[in-house]
Amino acid sequence: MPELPDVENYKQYIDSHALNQKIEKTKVLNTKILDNISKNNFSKKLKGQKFTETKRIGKNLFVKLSKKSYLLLHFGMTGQLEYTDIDKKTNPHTRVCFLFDSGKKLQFVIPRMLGKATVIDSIEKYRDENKIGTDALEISKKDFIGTIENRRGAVKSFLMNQKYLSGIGNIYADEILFNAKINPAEKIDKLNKKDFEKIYKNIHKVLKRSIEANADPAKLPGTYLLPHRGKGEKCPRCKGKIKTKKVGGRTTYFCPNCQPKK
DNA sequence: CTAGATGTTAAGGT
DNA sequence: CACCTTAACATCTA
Repeated sequence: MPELPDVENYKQYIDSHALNQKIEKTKVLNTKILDNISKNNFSKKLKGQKFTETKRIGKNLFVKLSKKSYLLLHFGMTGQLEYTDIDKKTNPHTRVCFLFDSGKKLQFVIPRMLGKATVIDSIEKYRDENKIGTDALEISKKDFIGTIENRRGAVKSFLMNQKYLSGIGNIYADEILFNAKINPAEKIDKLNKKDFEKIYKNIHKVLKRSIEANADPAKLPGTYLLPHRGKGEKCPRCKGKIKTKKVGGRTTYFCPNCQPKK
């Protein structure tokens, strides 16, 4: 479930397991997820290197290699990492596998293939080319408001647009707007400064709390929407019915009573 | 069997 | 011309 909290979780996973081990071999089991790089070139750039540190921007994870380059991982909708013994049977959906000299391996598993891996020289250049906006936890209140007040369309669509603010996807956009008591389909031009401030505050509250919960909705407080994200569930606040609706092409869960339209 | 699923993006519209 | 919306992508599961 890779939105910002999930990717942060994978960052910590690499930090605590996969750093500073020499990569003996990189297996590319499916080239479709390689972005702008050939299988051979990808493997060659990783051979003999170590992961030295990690940096996350939005849903993108940059893993620094011992030389001046980075491995970029994007998890798409279904990506995961699995760090295991080298002998352990490879997951059928593993697309790339890094074999370490420590006897361990790191598998990049993506069942639905929407995700990518590549090696890049500059994070700044990659950000520029791929239009990755400021991380949702890094943006200042001033910049957030300065950006949102000039946008149009549904407020949820804005939150999910990685160009302006990166890291928020379908699920957490719903959670943030539920906490802010704002209707996901509300047009931005109907909102005022107070609303923007409320959204900003709840972006931080929800994302930080979700990182603490290891991006596991079941570990979130019962007052959150995520544990009740299902058909016919009750709103934890007013006990009314949670409704669904398409906003920006994605299924949206919200409480019409707590999040009324203006 | 069909519909929908956490993300991104090309293509078309405003 | 920059922004906004929608459909399509590959595969699995309810």
